[in-house]
Amino acid sequence: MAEESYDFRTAEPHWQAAWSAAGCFATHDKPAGSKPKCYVLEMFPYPSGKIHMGHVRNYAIGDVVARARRAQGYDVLHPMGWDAFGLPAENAARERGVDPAAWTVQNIAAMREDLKRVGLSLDWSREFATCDPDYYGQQQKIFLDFWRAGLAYRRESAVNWDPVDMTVLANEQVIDGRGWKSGALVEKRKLRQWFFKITEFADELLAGLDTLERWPERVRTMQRNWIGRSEGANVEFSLTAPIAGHDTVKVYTTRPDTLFGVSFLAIAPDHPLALAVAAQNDAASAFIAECQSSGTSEAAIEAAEKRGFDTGLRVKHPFTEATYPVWIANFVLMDYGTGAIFGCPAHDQRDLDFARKYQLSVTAVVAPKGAAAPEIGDVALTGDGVIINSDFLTGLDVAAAKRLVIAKLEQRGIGQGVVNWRLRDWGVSRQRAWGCPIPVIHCEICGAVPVPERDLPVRLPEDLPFDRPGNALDHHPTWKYVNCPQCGAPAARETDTFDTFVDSSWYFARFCAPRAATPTDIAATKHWMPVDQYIGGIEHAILHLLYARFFTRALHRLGHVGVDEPFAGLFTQGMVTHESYRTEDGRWLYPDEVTRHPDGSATYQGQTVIIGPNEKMSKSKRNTVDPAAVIAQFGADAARWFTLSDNPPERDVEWTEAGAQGAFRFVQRVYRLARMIAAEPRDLTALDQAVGDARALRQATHRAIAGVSEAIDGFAFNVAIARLYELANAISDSDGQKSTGLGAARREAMIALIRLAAPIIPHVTETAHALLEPDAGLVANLPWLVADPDLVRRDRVTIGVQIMGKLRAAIDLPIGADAATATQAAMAEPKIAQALAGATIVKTIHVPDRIVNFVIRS
RNA sequence: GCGGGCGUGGUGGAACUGGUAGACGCGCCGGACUCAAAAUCCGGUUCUGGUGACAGAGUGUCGGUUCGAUUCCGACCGCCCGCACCA
Repeated sequence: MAEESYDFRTAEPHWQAAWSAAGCFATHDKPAGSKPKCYVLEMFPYPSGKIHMGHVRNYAIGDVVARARRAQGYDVLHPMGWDAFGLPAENAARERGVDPAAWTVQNIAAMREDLKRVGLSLDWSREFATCDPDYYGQQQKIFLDFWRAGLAYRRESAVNWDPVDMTVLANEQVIDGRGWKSGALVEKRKLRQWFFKITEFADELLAGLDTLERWPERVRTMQRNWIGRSEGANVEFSLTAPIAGHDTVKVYTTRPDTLFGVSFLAIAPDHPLALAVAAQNDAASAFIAECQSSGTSEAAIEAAEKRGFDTGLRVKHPFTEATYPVWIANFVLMDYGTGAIFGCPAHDQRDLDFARKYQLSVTAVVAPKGAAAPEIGDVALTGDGVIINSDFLTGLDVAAAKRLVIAKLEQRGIGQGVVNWRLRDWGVSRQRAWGCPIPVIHCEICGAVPVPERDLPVRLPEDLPFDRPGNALDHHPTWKYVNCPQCGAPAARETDTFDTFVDSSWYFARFCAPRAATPTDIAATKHWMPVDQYIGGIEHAILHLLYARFFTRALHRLGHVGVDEPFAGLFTQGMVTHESYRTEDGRWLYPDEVTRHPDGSATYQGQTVIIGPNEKMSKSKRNTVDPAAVIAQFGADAARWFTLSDNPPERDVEWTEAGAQGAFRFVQRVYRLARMIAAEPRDLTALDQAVGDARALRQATHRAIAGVSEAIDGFAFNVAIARLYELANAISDSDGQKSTGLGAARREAMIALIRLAAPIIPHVTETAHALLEPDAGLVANLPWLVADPDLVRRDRVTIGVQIMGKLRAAIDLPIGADAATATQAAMAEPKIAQALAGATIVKTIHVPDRIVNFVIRS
């Protein structure tokens, strides 16, 4: 009957309007009242134009946390905004001639509508986009502060250059070393670019990880490895014959103890010495040019075949008379250490591979403890051991040898112990038009001059010319031509814009006071920061999170915020995946174009469809499911319920139609149960008078309260949902039971189900609650339920009985039964008694409330 | 290549700090209601053998520690994420 079913199509907009009218989720910049604060933030989205299932999942997770914290008595800040600069808008402008600003604004409007239909507990009054001049103008102020403080500087750095399109490519636009559009081999080209001095904070960023107790351990490990603190030594090798003013080569090594195992030196292709060699050697020059064509990404360089070029130069060993060749190698990076290494093939796998390839000598200088000098085959010996064949180091262990060799090098003035970092300064210049302009004016007389604050923001022009490749901002006919603010001479604006990671490195601080006339309102950030719970994809484990941590420390130093760490708690969720489908001729198909058959096969208009594996939803493979369509069909509650119910949120989830239907059925069931109970005559029995089945139901209710609360606190939403199903099943099972107080217990259980489920399915629970408690107001404003420990506690437990670790029986015991009681009960079991007869009990293991195990000998 | 993670029934997954593996959902099978279907409700569902209240096997593979391992250790296989220009 239609009147009995829950109509989400009218209920969802109704409750969304009711929350908005009641101002449930609005917050203040400053402390209001005595509630503790809680800042819940999900990574803000790029406005692609449509929300996808990953967004629904991300924001559903955050919304459960935000709603639960609100109910638990916190003043919750839960804002939303847009990471609105970036390449897609520029690509759209080039491909379709649209204005990137208009395109972005349109996308934001569409996504905002989609998001609002999800029913999130957001404070929309704080919304902003990073492409708002108000926001990026404040960002320009921050940059000028950084510059003044010595945290921003300019130097040369390589970019991927597409020689056909005459444009700089992002790493993702380089495919197998070629430009994605032109197909031309990509070159490395040096440009003068802006950098942020993140390395100045390297030790702080490393040490700070230890304080982030509510971060996943794996993210902290990844950041630790990324920062990559290493202790080693710089060692100077003198050239046997100077070249172009160079008479030494300085190498960095983490294994100075293996100095006597050296077999060659290797330098980066862009090392000054390599360039000096190339100037007089065409073959060297050609080799370097080849190395330049690999693209700048580390993955590309590392995956490439290790290759080298013998320069013919030789260096002398610092402690012996021996000399060694100097090679140029494509795997040595100029930016790490000194851009030069010494190769010790016996104890470094990459050096060994290189030595075998080019038939270089291999000398073992470390022997495993208690073993003779090792034979080196194709596997390097990288473990600890005792130094051999190494003059004054012979006989020492690795650590002692490191200390001694460093001391000797320092004594002779040809080396020193150094701490080195893998972390490099952050290059923030991008040759893109759709980004935040870097507020600098280049004057021939004064050099790089900051744009005066009164002239901020430096706005993007509204008529960017995308009719040719390259940086549209640079091509604009008038924008860059200005006079120098210092001397008044004709000058030109910087036409590079900021990396979009800059935009997302401080937006969380801006949310605390989004309309402030300064980048942040220090009082507001002191109140709200740090973010108590940050939620986003694991793909941001390193870069975004590290940049944001750096920014926060820098902003703290400059007085813009009051904390060092931006995110006290971090949760990283998995992706939403779906099967992909393609026709036999290789065309990708959308899921709703495909007809699935009971035997598992699929067809499209009668043709056979090839079913691909579960993969991250992506437009190119068309394996996307449009949340707007799902919400239209099943409602926002069902969509939220399903994305959280199926598996742990940190893992990938596969979207299935069946799962969505299951979620829809549960939403309907909550409503049906509420109607049923609302229709029952009111049972006025006091709850503590409930006995028998009624008391059992009350126990189920309070165990659900405890279980759901614990699961939500631990981000185990799938477990919370399993507990809610159990409670719903308990309510159904109590139908027709008769004990005293049952009616009251059923009502209590139903209200608990509603209020515990409310953070996940906020709309239907409002409707259901209004049926039962019409005068109680919005569930969104009610406090969280607290379990009665007397009802949660169990008084009996069933434990296993094992013989030799194999389960043979189960016994029922009072909670906390002692060893004697448990053992006696176990031995009374016929099967156990039988097994023990004629055997000697060697040992009895009793773990209270868990297990009894007999170790026997027969 | 380097760094990080994941792997449990037909399926998504649960299992407290090493203690009865498979909670809960989906699917499937059977039943009730219905003229019928949908919806809903009830029961069953790890595998193998057996009529059975029984026996054996079982958490990617191989091995180890332990009275006892999904959980801890080692090697391997497969999949996923990241790589700002790794010593």
